[in-house]
Amino acid sequence: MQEYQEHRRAAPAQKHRPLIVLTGPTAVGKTKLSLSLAKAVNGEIISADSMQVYRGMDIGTAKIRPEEREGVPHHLIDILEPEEEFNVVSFQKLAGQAMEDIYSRGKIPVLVGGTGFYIQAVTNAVDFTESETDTEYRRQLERFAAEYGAAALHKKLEQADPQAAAAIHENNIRRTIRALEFHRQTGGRISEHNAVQRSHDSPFELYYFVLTAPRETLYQRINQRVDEMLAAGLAEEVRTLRERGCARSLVSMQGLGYRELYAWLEGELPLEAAAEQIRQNTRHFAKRQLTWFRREKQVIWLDKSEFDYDDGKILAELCGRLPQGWCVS
RNA sequence: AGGGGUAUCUUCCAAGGGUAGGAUGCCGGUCUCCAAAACCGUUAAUGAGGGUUCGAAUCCUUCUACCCCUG
Repeated sequence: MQEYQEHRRAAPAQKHRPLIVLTGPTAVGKTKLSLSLAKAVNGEIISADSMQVYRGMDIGTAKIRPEEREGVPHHLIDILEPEEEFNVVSFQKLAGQAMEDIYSRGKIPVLVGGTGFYIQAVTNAVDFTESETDTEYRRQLERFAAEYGAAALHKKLEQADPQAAAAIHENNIRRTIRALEFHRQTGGRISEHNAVQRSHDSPFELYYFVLTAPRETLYQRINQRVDEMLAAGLAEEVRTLRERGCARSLVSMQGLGYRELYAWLEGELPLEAAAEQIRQNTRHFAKRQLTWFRREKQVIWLDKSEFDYDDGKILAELCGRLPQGWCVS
């Protein structure tokens, strides 16, 4: 094992193309820092954000406006209508294309965003297998679960893939369905597939930075940002989407802020209650993000409190961590 | 000042004198095709002091805090 790692390290690094990731919990300040980082390495930004891909969802996703981009090219923002589906596989494909594009210009891609799963799909080049999603089969299983219960559905998985069944809680219908779908499409077991995928290393010369801050600070920033979003007209943004016909069940309408205000527009709760839910759900989300990043290997944590919350100091640290020559300015 | 009422996890609500329980929050975790999603777990309380009783959140009593009514 030791030898193997030594060997890998000694292997020619030029085969691995450079990739920088800048992520962290929501509202920690990624966007602002990403601009100076991208400029420092003469890179281009690829948004790793499951919601910023949607046009017309600007306020609630804290999207950077074109005039704020300071000339840094941004990819994968505003590429879909809110009615369209989006998922990791699509993201992986599009991000891959954007990266080729950026490499062809001799520049470094900087993945910036808070969707850990999407980042992982790129940094680890996860193979999601060729097969397309089988919507029909998924619906069928959903109906089955609704009728006979989650436990009955889970029983099916025990037959097909006992390992996966052991790993997936029976209440987690969504993942149970995915495992069953995988089995039906490939005849194999997703548990084995995942184990293989987990084992391989990143094909990139990867620098994976996680920006963070003490929990209290983070929560304060979240609460404050939600208020700012509301003041900036988030409710109107959601109303517009709803009135143009966006259904509640859309993936885009599951976004933080959108879901809660949609419920408010439906008259299900008062505005202040919706606002409080947005704050709380966002705090929960930040916590889940941190849990995700803790699991990821080879991440470099940067706690803002250790740099006096000074982006200049943090940038200096970032450049210090990168190989010589990456930071050009 | 007098009269009445209420005190149980962060909060809300349970527990006919017999193992203090649930929801929520907090915290932690899972995750390889909806991931801003979906799901799981842990923790935590009888306001304080006396008394009755084999045994008290529960009955009695004093104190404290809060609420209501009267002046």
